[in-house]
Amino acid sequence: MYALVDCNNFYASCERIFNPKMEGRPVVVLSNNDGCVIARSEEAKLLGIEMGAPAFLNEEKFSKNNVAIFSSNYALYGDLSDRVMKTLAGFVPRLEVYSIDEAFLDMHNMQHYDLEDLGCKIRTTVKKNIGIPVSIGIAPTKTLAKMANRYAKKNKVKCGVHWLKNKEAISTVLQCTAIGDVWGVGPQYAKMLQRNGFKTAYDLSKAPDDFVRSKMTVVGHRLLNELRGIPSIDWTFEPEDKKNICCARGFGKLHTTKKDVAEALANYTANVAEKMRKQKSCAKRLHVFVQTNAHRPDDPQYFRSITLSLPVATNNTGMLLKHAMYALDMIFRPGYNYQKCGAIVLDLIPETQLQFSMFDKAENGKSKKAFSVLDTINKGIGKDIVRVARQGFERKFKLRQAFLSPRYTTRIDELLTIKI
DNA sequence: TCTGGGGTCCTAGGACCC
DNA sequence: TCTGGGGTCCTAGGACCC
Repeated sequence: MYALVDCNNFYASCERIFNPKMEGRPVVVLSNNDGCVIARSEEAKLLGIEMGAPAFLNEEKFSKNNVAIFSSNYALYGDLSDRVMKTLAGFVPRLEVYSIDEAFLDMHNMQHYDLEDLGCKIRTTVKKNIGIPVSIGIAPTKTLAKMANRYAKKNKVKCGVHWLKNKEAISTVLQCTAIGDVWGVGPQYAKMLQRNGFKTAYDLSKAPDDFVRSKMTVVGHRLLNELRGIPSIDWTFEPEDKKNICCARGFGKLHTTKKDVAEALANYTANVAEKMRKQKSCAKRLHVFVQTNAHRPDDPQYFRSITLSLPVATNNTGMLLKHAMYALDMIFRPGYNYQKCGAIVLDLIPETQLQFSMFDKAENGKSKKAFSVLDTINKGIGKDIVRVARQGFERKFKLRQAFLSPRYTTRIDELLTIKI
């Protein structure tokens, strides 16, 4: 048995913990640059505020309904997520942290428990210890656990826990899950399946194997087995090293000059370099892109990207900056309003597997040490005070974050103060 | 008219997830 | 004025090799 524990409206719930006045009030959390709605409390959902809705198109709805608005505060959400995961880990021998707000719990060999009771206990403990409400789905496969979880949320079942205990329970949930709401069925597959007469997860579970295999590849076939109760998706108990690392962001305002785009790109590149050093990897390739704002139809549009193969796999900021700037030289064209750029490092390999060609100097030990010191300092201060020159100091590309809450749990100077 | 048969590696693109 | 960011996996097709 697998249990999927999922935090309800996670980012909105995080903001609410430190603002008890928000209880009962609609809460939304916005994406970077305060662009889109990426989390909504139940009250906000009832107002018809859609996931991904542009904030500026909803201003009236926000003000009319006294909606509490927050910029995303990942330092806060990350820390609260860790606390939730630690609490969950106390209940089961093993768990897989699937995303910032979800974990699969290994419920095999737990026959001596009534799993529904156990679920309720988990839920109350997380609520009491951290203040985050969770829903729990329990089933013989990960996909069915996801589905049970969704069912628990949608139908507000007792204690937010739903256990697919037997064939009948599985069949019921399969029948009332629309095809597009199945984990692993996205918009494209949903359309294709509907065209072929499949309406519910139940229909899909009865589909011929070769049909699914040919239309949805081996991934779809795994899904089919999962729906039939045969576990086909492996556990990933230890988070694996990333194979790619990306840093790409829209600018707070449009840029026209290469200098401004270069400054942003330099910072994003430094960011991926630091993340690579953290997992002790080096990149074999670097991908850089620039683009204009596709939502401005009157602006001339431009998108271009380039992938460079690095002469030696590296995680050295200076080396990567050199190549990133070269890449920008190749793809930048003047005369456009640039809205976004990004740096992605690809084909990451462990530092220990570095291969040097006959003519390369080994990665200079001094520079390696310097960057490790830089990483430590920046981590301690909490922002990248120490930079290499190319990153600039103007930071014209910085994000808009008009509604940012304090980092209550990770910064001593942003602790909650209580007046008594 | 007929134009080998395997294999590997790489890349781009498409699907999905949160 | 303002429309997120960060990932994974799979497949088809081309280049290349023997």
